[in-house]
Parts: sequence; C-alpha cells; structure tokens
Amino acid sequence: MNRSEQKAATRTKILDLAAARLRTEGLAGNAVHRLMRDAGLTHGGFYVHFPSKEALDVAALEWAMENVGNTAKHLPGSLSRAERRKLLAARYLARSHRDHPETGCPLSALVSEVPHGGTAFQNAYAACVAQSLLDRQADYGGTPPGEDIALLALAIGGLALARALPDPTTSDAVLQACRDASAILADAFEEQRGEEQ
Amino acid sequence: MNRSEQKAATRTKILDLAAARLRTEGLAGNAVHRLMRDAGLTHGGFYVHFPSKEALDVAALEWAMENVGNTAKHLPGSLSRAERRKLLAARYLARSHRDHPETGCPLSALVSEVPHGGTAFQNAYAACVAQSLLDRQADYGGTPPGEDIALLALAIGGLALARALPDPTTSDAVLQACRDASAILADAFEEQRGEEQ
DNA sequence: CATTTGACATGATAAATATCATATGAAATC
DNA sequence: GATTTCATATGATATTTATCATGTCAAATG
Repeated sequence: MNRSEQKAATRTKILDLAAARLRTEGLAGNAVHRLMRDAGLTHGGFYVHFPSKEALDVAALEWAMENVGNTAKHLPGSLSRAERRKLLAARYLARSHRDHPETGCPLSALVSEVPHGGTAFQNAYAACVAQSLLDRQADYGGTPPGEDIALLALAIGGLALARALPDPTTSDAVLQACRDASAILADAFEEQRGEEQ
Repeated sequence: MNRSEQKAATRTKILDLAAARLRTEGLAGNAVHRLMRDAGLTHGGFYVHFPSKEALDVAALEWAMENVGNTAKHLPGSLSRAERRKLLAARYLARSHRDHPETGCPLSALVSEVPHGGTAFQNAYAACVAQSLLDRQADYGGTPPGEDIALLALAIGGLALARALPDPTTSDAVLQACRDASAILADAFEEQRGEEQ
C-alpha cells in the first residue's frame, strides 16, 4: 500500500467512525481527541485530513448519506407509485432502523440539530434532503413534490420521535401509527390525482 | 419582596432564559457559566437553584412545555374532530412557529437530540409527548391513539425539517406540504372510521 | 440589636475542547 | 544511497466546561 492509498484508508477509517458517531451522538459526538484516539490515531494528525471540525461534520454527514443501506435506490422497479411509497415508509419506519441509528439515515438522526450547526453543515443537510426527494421520485415524473415532502417529513418525524421515547411499547406504537398513516396518505394522493383529471 | 419570593423570581429568570436557549441551541446551549452571566448572575449561584446541569435541562424542558402559547388547550370548543386536527396542524406548521423556536413547542426543537440526553431528560420528554397527545384527544374519547400519534409525528417532523432548511422557499414548501397532508389524513381518518361501522 | 440564615459572588479545580508548532520516521524520489 | 516529502505523533496553548469550597452581605429571626 503506497502513501496515498494509506492516507485514503486512514481517512476512510476516520470517516466511518465519525459518520457513525454523528448519527448516534450528534454534532457533539465527534470530539477530535476522542475520535482520533478511537480510530487508533492521535489527535494531531487530524488536521492532515480535515481543515477543521466543521469540515469533518460536513464530510461525515455526506459520508453517512452515501453509505445508508436500504435507500430508495434499492427497490424493485415494478411497483405502482403508491406501493413504492408504502414500501419506503415501511422500511424507514422499521424497528431495525430505529434501533441502529449508527448505520441509518442521517436525516432523522440530525433534524433538530441542524440549526445549531454552521452554514456549511446546514447546506450539506439541505442537499441531502434534496437528493433524498429526487431518489423518491425516480421514474414517476410529474408528481407534485409536496406529496413526497410530506411523506419524508412523516418518516423523519416518526423515526426521530420513536427514538426519543424510551418505552419500547410506546415507541413501537409510533412506528406503527406512522407506517399506517403513510399508507393512507399514499393511497389518498392517488385518489386525489384521479379526481382532478 | 421577601427572600423566598426573590429566590423564586431569580429561578424563573434563569428558567426563562434556559427554556429559550434549550429550544434555539439545544442541550449544548445551556452552559452554566454563560447562562448565569446572561441572566445577570454569576455561575456559582447556579447550584443554589439546581443540583446539576441535567436537573436544569429537565426543568427547562418542563418549563418550556408549560409556557408554549397556542397549544391544543386554547382552541374553540365547537369543532369537529377533523376540523380541530386541521387547525392544530395549521398552527403548528406555521411560519411564525418555525421562525420562533425560542417560544415554540420544545418537542420539535429537540426530537433528534433526546437520545443524547440523560435518562431523566428522556423521561421528561416522553412525559411531554404523552401530555401533548392527551391534550389533542380532549373531548373526543374513543379515537384510536395512532391517529393523533401520526399527526403529531408529521407536525414535529415537518416543523423540524422546515427549520433545518436554510432556503426559505423550500422551507415554506415543507410547511405547506405537511399542512396539506395533515388535512388529508384528518379527513381520511374520519372516512375510515365511517366504513368500519 | 445581636445572631443566624441563606442567596449569591469569588475564585479554584479538573477535565475536555479545538487548534497548531514542531518532531519523527518511513516512503518516495533523485 | 542521500535527500526530500509527508503521514502521523508529541506536546503545548488557550478556551470552555461542570462543579464546589469558601466568602460576603442583606434579610429574617430571636
């Protein structure tokens, strides 16, 4: 492994850790000293890879977004729009997703913390939201974007709320209620469109 | 003003500030030194009023919750359930609410940060959610709680998402989309109930 | 009026924070 | 093989953090 490969590997190791911490502990989770120590390095070397803490936050957010499993991209292609939306909601609002923020969608893990980040971080988050909406609309051009916006807000809100509730029964009920509501909405959107024509 | 009144007044001044900061800057916003300085006091006196930082977080959350304006409690009484729900969503997902987190609902301001708080804070948050659901169901007994859970999650998610987006146009679109979806859901819930009978 | 109490201030401690100057040692280059 | 480069380490600085021991002064109490 030559030097640039080595550097890239180290950077990746840092980013993997940082992206996980960002989702489990938020912006405060990525203290430089602790992050580097737990990556098997020392704090001084940090600035070889990132010019500042905020640059790390941005990079970790983008890294997290690129590495979420189960995104809208990995879906069977032969679904009706409503079925596709229901499936997305079911996956997003799943217990397995709730219980593993470290590998999950950063949008829900960070929603209410975004306003406390710097401008660069806010812009990066906004770009992730835009990308997520684009992915959701794939191959169904012409749909009013408000429909997917609302479904995304419900998914993000439902997952974040479920994670905020320590009682498992209540938390499960939140996931269930939001999956149900997503299905109702997905159908209602189609009906609405039918009436308009 | 005697001594206990004076103490209570000071405590209230601290709590007012802390409750506002908690909503605008999150858990990290209430550094003891800065909080006390900005309340016109010095840091040492803090422990006369609160045993610890986390006790403050809990007290500030409860204080914030008690002092939100425009809650479900302040609504005209003669509304159908669906109309009531639409009105609640319209108020919650309003630009004025988005633009003033310092006086707004702490549930949306803190959703994604709750898991980073201590156990006491998480429990306090859960109690606030439960209370909020109770308020929403007032006088319409017998409704499946899932309906209000979903509407609350959509409201929280929509408002938090709108606050996370720096572009005003996009942010407005999120609020609009979530208000619309809330209205559709509120009507769909009634229809659904009609069919069941 | 003397004494006590208690709300708040002063100042200290210990830990954690971001950042950077400099050192080191191994890989890359000549 | 000598020299340069650069990824990482060491160690330092300045700031911020929560917490507490102790001091002070005004109000309450006898």
